[in-house]
Amino acid sequence: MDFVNHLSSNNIKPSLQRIKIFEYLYENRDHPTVDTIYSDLVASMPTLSKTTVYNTLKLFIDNGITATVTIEDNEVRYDAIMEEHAHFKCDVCGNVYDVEIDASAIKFKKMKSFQIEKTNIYLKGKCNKCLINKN
Amino acid sequence: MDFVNHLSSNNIKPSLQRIKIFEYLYENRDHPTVDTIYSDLVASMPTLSKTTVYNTLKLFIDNGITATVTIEDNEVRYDAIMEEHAHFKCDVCGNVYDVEIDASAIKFKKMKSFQIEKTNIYLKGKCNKCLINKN
DNA sequence: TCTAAATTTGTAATCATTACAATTTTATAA
DNA sequence: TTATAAAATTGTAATGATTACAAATTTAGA
Repeated sequence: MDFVNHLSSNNIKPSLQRIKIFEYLYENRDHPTVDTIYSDLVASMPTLSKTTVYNTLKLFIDNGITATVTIEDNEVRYDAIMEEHAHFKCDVCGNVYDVEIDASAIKFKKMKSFQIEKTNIYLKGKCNKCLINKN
Repeated sequence: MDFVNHLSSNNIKPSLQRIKIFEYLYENRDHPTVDTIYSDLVASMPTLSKTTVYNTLKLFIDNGITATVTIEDNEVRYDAIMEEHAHFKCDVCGNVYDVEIDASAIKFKKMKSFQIEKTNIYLKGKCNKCLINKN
């Protein structure tokens, strides 16, 4: 993945901060929060500001290369994978997993006259690891 | 719908505030926010506190008679309809509609070992009215 | 190099939610 | 009925995430 080109081709000028933030999102696919992104990146970029993280993520979202994941009411997570997929959060370990899905197969009743532009599917339960480890 | 009995049978002592808040939720199926609930109810209950609305909704959720609808990152809405359904938000008029769905028909790949306990489906797009009214 | 525009940064403001203690109401027993 | 304890409600203050905004820095072009 050529991050510089990916940003440029989506009308985002590839500054160092933007490259690093996108790279982080793309490589850490655990749907991090703003705090996590900031905490992890500030180690290698001491002057980084949390405001920049907020600004940059908003820019990414407006330009369609990042999406929010709001599987819990009280935390917004971010995701650089734009291919259609659902999210599963384990209520034991708290991890958020990507789930492959064919959303076009979903049958919505009485919705013929509505124009669906975006579908978000959030699942909760227990993941494989936590089911095995339970006492 | 016998609200008093509904609360009682779910281990919630039916105080006036609780009855009124649940009644409001049940009859106003537009998935109101805390502010809307409070603003509308305080007219007929002048001593109502917003803290009570928060406390009561949390109590309802803990006892399984209310669910949150977080179709937008920045607003939590509430819903007293617990039967399985999806939510559709029109990005023109902002209304949130209930959508019938058979979630059991969704095929999740590579999820055999995960135990799904809850499914939330959020749709966005343009509703019938706004499609007709567009200039 | 100079200048303007864009980007980043830090601080202050905002707003939803929660914590908490005081007050009020309800339930129970004497 | 009255006294007492428990539960519920309330108002205020605290918290924490996000946004607004202006200053500082960096970048790009002449």
